[in-house]
Amino acid sequence: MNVEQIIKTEKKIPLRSRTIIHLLLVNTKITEIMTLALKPFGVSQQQFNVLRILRGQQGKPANLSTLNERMVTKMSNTTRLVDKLLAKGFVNRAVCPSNRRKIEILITPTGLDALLEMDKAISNAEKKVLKKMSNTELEQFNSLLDKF
Amino acid sequence: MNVEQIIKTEKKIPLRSRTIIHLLLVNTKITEIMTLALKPFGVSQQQFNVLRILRGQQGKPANLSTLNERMVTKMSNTTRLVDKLLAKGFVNRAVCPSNRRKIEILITPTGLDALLEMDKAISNAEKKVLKKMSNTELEQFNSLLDKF
DNA sequence: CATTTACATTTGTATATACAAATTTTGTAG
DNA sequence: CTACAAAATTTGTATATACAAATGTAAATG
Repeated sequence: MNVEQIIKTEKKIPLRSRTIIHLLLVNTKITEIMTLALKPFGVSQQQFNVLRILRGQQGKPANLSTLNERMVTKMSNTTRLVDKLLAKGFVNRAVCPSNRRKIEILITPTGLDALLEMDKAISNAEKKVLKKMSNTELEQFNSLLDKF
Repeated sequence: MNVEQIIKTEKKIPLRSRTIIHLLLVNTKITEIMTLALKPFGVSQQQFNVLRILRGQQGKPANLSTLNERMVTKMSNTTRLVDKLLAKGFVNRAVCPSNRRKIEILITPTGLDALLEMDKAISNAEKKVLKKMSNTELEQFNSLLDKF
């Protein structure tokens, strides 16, 4: 990926600005690829993320604030996001009996099955995106990301 | 930035997945900070980006497809984005006399003045975001980003 | 020169996201 | 027990983004 070529500039970009732009460009590319990988399943990245969190609960229901806490990209509207998953039959929703303010959300067997397929697609997409990077480089990259 | 802590998981995340998540988290953080920096000026990151492209034209007008080509994050609706800048008096818009399909967009003196202020705010935000990184690390980071 | 094809922009529509206000339920202080 | 504050979710609204179709203009073709 050549930054200057992509944004079609001949100017020398200051290192800090270039770094930020570079990162945004990479992020855009990754998002595009991931969105494409999930397209056959009709779910967004956020929805996929929520399904994974729910699976991680291992049978234990999660409420909306827990989901929101654990999401990679927080969005203000977990209610409507779960609506979508509910419509697809991937989750169940019920009022928590011990605290009726809370909503318990559980992944369904259908959701789990679909999620397994999505995992494969995402894993392939990840491999594709990171194909030029060695393990050492990945480690190095993660260390640098930690500095943000 | 500790990935596992932020998304509140105890599980070991595979290196590739972790890298992607890490990048998304950093991107979210940067976007938040940049959005905040631009808030006083009432422009979005995309609008700021367009203003910078227009300044780079040095008096030469740009048409919509040029803008779209050079934008860091392409969006399908440059028309409506320019509408916003027009409403703020930051740009002028006119039909190209030699080819009436094209629209010529120019940054106004008001736009240039405002842009100078935005530059300062963005530059500060960049410094803040990258404060833990040395020059060498920035170079190293850019090299790794090139592998995407 | 009429017709088709390509180009540049605009518009429509559906969905996504951000932010604030409203609703429902719970806990607590007097 | 009543009033009040806090918690958890929902709803409303404005704006952003993605994608497809429509519009207007120019160039190419026969």
